[in-house]
Amino acid sequence: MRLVIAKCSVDYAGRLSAHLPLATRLLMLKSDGSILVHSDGGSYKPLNWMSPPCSLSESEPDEYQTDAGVTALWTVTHGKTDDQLIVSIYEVLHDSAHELGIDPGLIKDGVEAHLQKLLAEHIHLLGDGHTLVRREYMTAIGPVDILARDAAGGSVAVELKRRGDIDGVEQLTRYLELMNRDPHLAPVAGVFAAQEIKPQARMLAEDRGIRCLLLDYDAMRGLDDTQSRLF
Amino acid sequence: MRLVIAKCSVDYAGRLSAHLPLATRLLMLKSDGSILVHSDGGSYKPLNWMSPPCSLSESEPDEYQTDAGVTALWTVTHGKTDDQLIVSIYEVLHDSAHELGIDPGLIKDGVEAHLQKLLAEHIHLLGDGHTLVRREYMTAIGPVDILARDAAGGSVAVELKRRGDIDGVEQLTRYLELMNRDPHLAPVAGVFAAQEIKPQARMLAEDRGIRCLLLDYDAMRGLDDTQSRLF
DNA sequence: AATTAGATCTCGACT
DNA sequence: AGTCGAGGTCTAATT
Repeated sequence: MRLVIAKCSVDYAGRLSAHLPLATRLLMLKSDGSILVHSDGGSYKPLNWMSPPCSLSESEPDEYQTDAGVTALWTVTHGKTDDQLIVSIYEVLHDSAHELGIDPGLIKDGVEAHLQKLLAEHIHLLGDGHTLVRREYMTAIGPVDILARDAAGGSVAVELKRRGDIDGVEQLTRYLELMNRDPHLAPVAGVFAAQEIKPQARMLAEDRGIRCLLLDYDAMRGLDDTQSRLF
Repeated sequence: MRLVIAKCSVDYAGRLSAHLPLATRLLMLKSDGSILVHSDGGSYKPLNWMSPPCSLSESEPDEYQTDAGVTALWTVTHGKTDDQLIVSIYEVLHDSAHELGIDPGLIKDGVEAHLQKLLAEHIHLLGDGHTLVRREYMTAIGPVDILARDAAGGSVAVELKRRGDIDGVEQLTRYLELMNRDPHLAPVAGVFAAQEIKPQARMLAEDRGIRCLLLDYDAMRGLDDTQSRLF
């Protein structure tokens, strides 16, 4: 990655035409040939950019441009579309190159896994008097997300989804059919819990006597201690 | 703006939890307190970031972190939400600060203006034998985008929009009513031209005898010479 | 100020 | 490979 701080103007011609007047900016040149033009503010979106695949070529300014103070021209052309980004360099204030290597990439904690952990820790969200039996309760056809007992001692099987869709209801239905054949567990009530439940899924669930539970992820995170999840 | 190349790991806790394993990355610290974490690839979106308003504070790593090789901790907290971004610095490979000043900002050429220019230059898109009378043809109630003549010599008034909506049709209707009272122009045919025409607008236009013309912006740009618009 | 719709969207998941 | 949906979206225009 090459970092250049320069007084420059930028012209882009692609799906739209855009122009950046002369100012001091950061030019970030990534090793795949792409370029980002950043100012010292705004959010993460650059003022202008060219996405890979693309290639950069440097050329001499013509006489008119030289007279205007341009010392170099960078032309970045996109590989597939014929989009062009032209950076007119007036003065380079900083120029450094760095070897970064490929990035291992972002690890997003699965929201479903997190929801399961939070709901298990705050099992009362299922209703007063509920107690946790265990997470990932194993059955012959796969693990049930959460198995609990209600105040009366009856079994409760919970299927957790970030977005509650038809197939989540079908999945829970299969578990319930199986578990209700087990005399140690039966009768087993079903709870379909999700951050968002599609109307069709809610219809199907309620038609089958499965309770729907909307989870407020933000509120549940609030129950948790923020710091504890950082390290 | 401060640019730091460092071996670091990053933890974010906000609407989601995310973690970046130890690697060498660019940390861009903007003067408004915001921070972007970039790798040497991908497109313009950073691996991780914190948007303004936010503030950065540096702290000492604890004993366990020191043993793991952490030399500094940067904690960036958002002003309104309680989102947190924690950068664990292991080794700083580059560190430089630069004064950029405020940016004059991007100038986007209006698409409608561009469409008007392109359609005027390629007036045959209205139909064979059409000739341009003029752009921004002035009437008592405002300028008509394009006035042309068809092969038979009849007047054609064109209303241009990026997205064709009901009110665009209403606008053109008012022009047509007025212009058709002018014996030098009448009869005046109407053309409603847009990149995208809403079904309701199309219905209304056709009901009033106004022809709808879908414009392919990309194709029209292709008719133009790309280079000519850059300088 | 709040809402809405578009984006040179980007990014991942699924078909 | 294309398509679809969501985003820590961001951004500008409109109500």
